[in-house]
Amino acid sequence: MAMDQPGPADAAASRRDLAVARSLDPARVRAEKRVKRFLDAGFELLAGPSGSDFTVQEVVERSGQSLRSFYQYFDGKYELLLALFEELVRVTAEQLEQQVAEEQRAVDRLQRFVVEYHRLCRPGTKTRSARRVPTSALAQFGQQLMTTHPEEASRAFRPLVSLLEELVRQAAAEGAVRTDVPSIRLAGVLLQATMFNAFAGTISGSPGAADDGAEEFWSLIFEGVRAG
Amino acid sequence: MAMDQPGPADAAASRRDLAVARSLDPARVRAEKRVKRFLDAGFELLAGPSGSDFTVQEVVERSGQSLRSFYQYFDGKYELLLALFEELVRVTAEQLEQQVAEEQRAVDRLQRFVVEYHRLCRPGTKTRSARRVPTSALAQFGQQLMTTHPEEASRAFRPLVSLLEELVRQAAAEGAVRTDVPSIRLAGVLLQATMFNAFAGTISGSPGAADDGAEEFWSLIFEGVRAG
DNA sequence: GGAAATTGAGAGGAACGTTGCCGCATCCGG
DNA sequence: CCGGATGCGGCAACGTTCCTCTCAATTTCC
Repeated sequence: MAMDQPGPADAAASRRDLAVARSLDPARVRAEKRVKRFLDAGFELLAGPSGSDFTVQEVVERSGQSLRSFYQYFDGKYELLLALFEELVRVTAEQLEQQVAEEQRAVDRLQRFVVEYHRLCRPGTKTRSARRVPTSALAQFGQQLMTTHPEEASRAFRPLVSLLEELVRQAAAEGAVRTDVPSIRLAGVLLQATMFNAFAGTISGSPGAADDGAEEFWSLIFEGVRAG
Repeated sequence: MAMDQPGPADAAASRRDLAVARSLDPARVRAEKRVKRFLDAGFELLAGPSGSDFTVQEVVERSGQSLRSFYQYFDGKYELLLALFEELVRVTAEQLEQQVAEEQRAVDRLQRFVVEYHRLCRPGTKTRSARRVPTSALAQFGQQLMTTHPEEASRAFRPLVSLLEELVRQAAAEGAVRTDVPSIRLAGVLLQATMFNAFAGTISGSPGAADDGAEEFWSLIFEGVRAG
């Protein structure tokens, strides 16, 4: 499950790899297996009603392992949440990269990214692997992460940011996107606005459960608020 | 503690609506004073490095009162945070309403709202009353609130939403803002995007501490991402 | 087969939110 | 002026949660 990509600039050692790397080669398989069981249990609990407020005891019980093992592989609950966050960002970026590749024009790829990621960030969506994605629960942890440890947050978001920035760059080269703002800034604003847009309905108090409003959101982002 | 509002529209019964009960019981004055001391202590602690992770003990000590009194006026730490959140939204809405009134055209009022609220939501800003506003700390609680208690969150945000929705309506009547999206939805998206835009820099990993990027953000929101 | 590492089970400590108890002060009707 | 009621500070205690530690059993490796 943990695959290393020997890509050029992406040599960021993820938390999961670090946890696994605590054991050496022969025992590495067992260690990976145990770490995976903790991560799976964490994802299941994140999908629950309590969000990220689960107990380490729950993780331990659900993983069928012991507290002793947990603290051997993770420095604490924070490290587990960080590993879950990185893992989720990583698989989300992979999924989006595949979906985006279906589009021909750069603008369409950009729109596809925003729409699909918007849907992922709405609570109650499932991935293609039928595993429920607790994006909204992890968004809360992500926000906490951004305020308390900005550098780690930036590092965790890198896969998504890199992908989106490349899409923005291509769309700009196609002449479809404004170029008076650096593409990295554009990517940051887009990602943030998309990720937290699920809260817009809650803020305004309107349910709007009929459609998810992904296309409407894209229209607002792409064409702006100004009257046509 | 919970009073119903017989008023027409603006009578949102806030958690701290003990105010203006001036000529009533003298005991009420004392109670108000004590509540205010707890709230002030809470605001000071929110401005600290720990954010909303402060201890009720700290609140009690800083307010110079007792634990016994705290639990007489608040059902728990959650209720205190909720009261702080509502209070902050209330005074922010009042402040923005005054600033917005300085502009003549409806579009300028809308821009002024977005730019000023954007600045408020950046960490490290101060209000005109020289009291530090822990908006970023409370944004985290606000997000948690939106996921766990959407109705209470919606109610707490009402002052800001009502003001912004009115500004959008006026700008739409002026023909400056698109009308194919209900103004309440537009207000929700605008408020959310503005409030969390401070995280865009953290996500993209770019410091960007030179300017706060409020005008750039407004440009992106107003004119969109599409190439001119 | 035996040494060494790893794991499971549980005890327990520290921090925090919350409640209960006691004693004192202040208020209030008679 | 007074006696109960309420408010309030100080303090200890309880439950929960995160985390550390010990000890024995098991597995792995040579």
